[in-house]
Amino acid sequence: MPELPEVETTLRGIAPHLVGQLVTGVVIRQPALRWPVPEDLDVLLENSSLKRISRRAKYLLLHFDRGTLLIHLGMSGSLRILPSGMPHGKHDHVDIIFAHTLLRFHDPRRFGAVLWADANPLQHPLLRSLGPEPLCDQFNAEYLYSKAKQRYGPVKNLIMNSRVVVGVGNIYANEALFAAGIHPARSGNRISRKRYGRLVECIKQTLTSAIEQGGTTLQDFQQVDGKPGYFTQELCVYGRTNKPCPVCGLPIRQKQIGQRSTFYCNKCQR
DNA sequence: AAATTCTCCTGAAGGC
DNA sequence: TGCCTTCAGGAGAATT
Repeated sequence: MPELPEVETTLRGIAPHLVGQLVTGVVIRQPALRWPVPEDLDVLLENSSLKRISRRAKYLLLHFDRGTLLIHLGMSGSLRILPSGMPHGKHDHVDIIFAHTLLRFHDPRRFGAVLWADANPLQHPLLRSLGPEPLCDQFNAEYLYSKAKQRYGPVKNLIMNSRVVVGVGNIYANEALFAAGIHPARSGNRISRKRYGRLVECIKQTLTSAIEQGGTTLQDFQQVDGKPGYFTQELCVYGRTNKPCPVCGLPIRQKQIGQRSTFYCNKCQR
């Protein structure tokens, strides 16, 4: 399930193969993704060259001559670099065909999106009101503390709210809160500035480490070359219900917070 | 305005 | 073996 590290891993995997290349064709086999894939994608992209690829939150931005292709991997989406002419399989919904290679969007659960933005893509409705990137300087203790003061509710929901900070999904929210020793259900407005400083550092560290490991593979995530992500081996709490806490040995607990499975150590996290 | 619930979808896993 | 149920989950939309 792609979170920020998986999207960043994907970006780094595909960019060297595609930047500077010319699009020769587009195939849409299944347009019914989260939003309909634009029917005229072929007209928009053909004979256009890919200038660069960037990332905003969990969106990939493929910058072309005439606009930007936005790709979101949703829950189960992935991008693969393949030789042109490679036969497609089930759930291979969109192909962007380049002169020398093929970019294939695969997404069994179809929560992902392939969209077009012609003007400034950062002003696209889906990107416009996003909070800061977690790895930038703007995301710091003072910022998070100020956001927390304004609201009531579990701190886990706060850090998973994309208006507050982007890219922290369920896996890394659980892991960062464990690393920071903060109980996920603790109300965000009852945490000190100092502890927010620690949480910010833990979020940055967790994400950075996961990017270095090529992301986390739970069921279906693969890097562009087909390898799994190796951060899975470093998960302390996520998916480890009733297994011993790596610090104190007590069983990891699981409960629902904000409709999401939450994993924590009741002793180490307060 | 913010918090909660609903929704999209398929595959894996568990129960019988 | 197979059918049925449950769960997982990003994040916008709808609802409270």
